Amino acid sequence: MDSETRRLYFSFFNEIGIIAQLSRALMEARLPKGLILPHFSVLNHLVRLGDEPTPQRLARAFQVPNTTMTHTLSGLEARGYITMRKNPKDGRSKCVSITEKGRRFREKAIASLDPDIAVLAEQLAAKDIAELAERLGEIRRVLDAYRDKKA
Amino acid sequence: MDSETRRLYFSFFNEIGIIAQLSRALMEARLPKGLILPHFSVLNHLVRLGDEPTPQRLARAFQVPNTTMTHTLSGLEARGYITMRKNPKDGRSKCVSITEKGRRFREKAIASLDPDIAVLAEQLAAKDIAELAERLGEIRRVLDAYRDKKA
DNA sequence: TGCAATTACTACGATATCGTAATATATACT
DNA sequence: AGTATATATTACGATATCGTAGTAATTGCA
Repeated sequence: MDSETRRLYFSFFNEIGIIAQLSRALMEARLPKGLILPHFSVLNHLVRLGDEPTPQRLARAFQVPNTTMTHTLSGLEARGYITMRKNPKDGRSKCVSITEKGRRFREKAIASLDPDIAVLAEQLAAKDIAELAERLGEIRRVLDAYRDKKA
Repeated sequence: MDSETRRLYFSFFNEIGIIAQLSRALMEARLPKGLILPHFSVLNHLVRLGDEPTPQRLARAFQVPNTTMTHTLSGLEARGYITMRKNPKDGRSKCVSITEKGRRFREKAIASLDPDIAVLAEQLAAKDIAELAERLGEIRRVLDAYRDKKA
């Protein structure tokens, strides 16, 4: 492996990491105290999914250990944004569902980001972002497949 | 703000976040127990910088609170990968420098990633990665400027 | 059916991350 | 010089993340 190749892939993932951190900070600055990105992300996932996944499925979707997801869910449940019931199909697991309160919270959180998006949209053309999102999606799928292969 | 615009920027940052998480996991799987990505990142930064920055400068470079950087540096110092001395120019601060042991560790860590990079390189053309890294760099700079403006 | 292996969840302990505040030094202004 | 303000670091406490292991239920197979 030549050092130029290393440098190239390194710098790519480095940029990814920095952008992830900056955008996360932007998001969390808009969330109420005590709630962080994973809380919001789970609510967002539940709405887009329109289903009642198990904690396990959520943990896999977000690439975090089960214990981390348990912790995140307990925070959401304590605030009344989700409810959990026993899985009628499998006594070992649970079903997670978003509440009305949770939906309202998500709507508000998304709307609160509008000022940030508006400013960024002035400098980052929607067309470019769309194309990048598409290409990043392909890379994400390659990484996902690679992870599964190793698991 | 129309919902399509929201959805677009959301999905972009979502892809970024997922890739960051997957690539971080790949990296940490190669690091020895007790060391995580921030440890490596600081060493890498020190080598590329070729300088002796203060903890403060490092915290800013990585977008983490000073307290987090203090903690990370203490881990690196305990392992003998960095040393810290009083800043001769400013009695309030310190100078962080990488040790020979730290350099060797970084070299080894980078080399240990070669198998992963090799596999990914088969599916992610270097040319595409280079172009994406370039465009992500521009976006990172926009986000950076936006953060500074708000601070 | 009975038992071994697997799977889902979570309690627990260790480390990471972060906010608040204390301490020490530096800078600015009079 | 003297004082107020600002900055750099870090101790401390709270929450997040993660690995290990325990418990309960399911699955697979004899």
